Amino acid sequence: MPTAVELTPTGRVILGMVAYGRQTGYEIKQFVDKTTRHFWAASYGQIYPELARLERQGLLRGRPDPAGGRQRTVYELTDAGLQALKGWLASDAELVFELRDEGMLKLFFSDMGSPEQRISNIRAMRERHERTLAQLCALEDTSAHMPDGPRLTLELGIGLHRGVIDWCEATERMLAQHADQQGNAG
Amino acid sequence: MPTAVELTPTGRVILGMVAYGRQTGYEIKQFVDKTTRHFWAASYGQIYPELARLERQGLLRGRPDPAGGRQRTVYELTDAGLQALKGWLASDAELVFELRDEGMLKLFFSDMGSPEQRISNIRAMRERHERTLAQLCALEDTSAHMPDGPRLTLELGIGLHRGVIDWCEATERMLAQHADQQGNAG
DNA sequence: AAATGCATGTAAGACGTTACATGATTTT
DNA sequence: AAAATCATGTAACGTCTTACATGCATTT
Repeated sequence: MPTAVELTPTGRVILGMVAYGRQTGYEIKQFVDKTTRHFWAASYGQIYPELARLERQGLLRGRPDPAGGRQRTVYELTDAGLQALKGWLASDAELVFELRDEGMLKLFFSDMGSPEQRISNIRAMRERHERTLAQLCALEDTSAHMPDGPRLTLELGIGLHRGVIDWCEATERMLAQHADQQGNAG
Repeated sequence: MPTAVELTPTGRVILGMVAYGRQTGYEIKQFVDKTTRHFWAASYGQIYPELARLERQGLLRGRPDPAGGRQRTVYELTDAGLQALKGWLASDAELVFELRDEGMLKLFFSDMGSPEQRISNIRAMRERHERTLAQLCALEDTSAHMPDGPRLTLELGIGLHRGVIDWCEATERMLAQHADQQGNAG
């Protein structure tokens, strides 16, 4: 049994996307932006070099397939590529989980600002998550055509952002009330 | 009115931490790991060079203050540094929000694996979030001594991870039941 | 004719982690 | 005596974003 192939972070999403039928770098990018972007993004600057590398590794096979006079390379998984994908899905290595939330950081340091600023920061966080939620909900309408995996991540994403929005609403109310009491007392 | 100072991502957390009374790179790192790490991490490899840069920018003032024979540099905010921090807190620029969740990515592609793998992946996600939640809850016991900002982010973090855990539990149950029905029918 | 979409790619730079190196002090 | 903690720092590497460049096809 050969040593398991180590996939780079971007390699994982690309291999999966090819397995899900995306054939070109362009298609992969479109689909990533539509579906996984909220929890796993990828840019052209990563995708194209990584496609080439995965081909050199023997995990993908690329074939020129111009549409009209337009250059185009379609990719498919090799046997090794399918194995690598399944190996990653089956592995129990520690899962990457990284969150970087500037709204939370501002909230953390909000004691250095005014109470009004704290509230408006929470409002900005809420509006941000509301925009994301709207995008996810728009996607939900078409989720009947999606496989179970994508449907489940969409559900989880919606629940996640909804949870933050609820917390923001409740906290905005609480802080506003607190401010009222201060105001009335003074 | 001078142009607002542009803070690097790590610069923001450092300035805030110094404003909150952390005086050395070492102290900043300890406190980041204890408090903001779940939504904003920082490593020594970032902190020390950034401290030097912030000093060159005139936002921090460093002063050697050896404890015994042990080298030590304590930092404090300059007026410009306090202004830069407050400027950032007051700005309404788009908030950085980045999530990178390998568990969700695996779930997304879980149609390439078995139903059992999907369930065990969700279990792994849940266990991961349970570990984080435990750390946050341990912190909660001492939150009485914390300012409002840190207390609020702690609450939000707890709610966030609890939400994901709940979703995982419910989905694990649903998928297990689904598997049972398939099993009984066959 | 212009704008949008399809399609590929690179270069520069920003950002971050890991691993390593050093050495004093305090605790066990 | 050993281990843990305090304390600072760098070098190498991995990763990612942004901006740019190119050019054909389709839609307006």
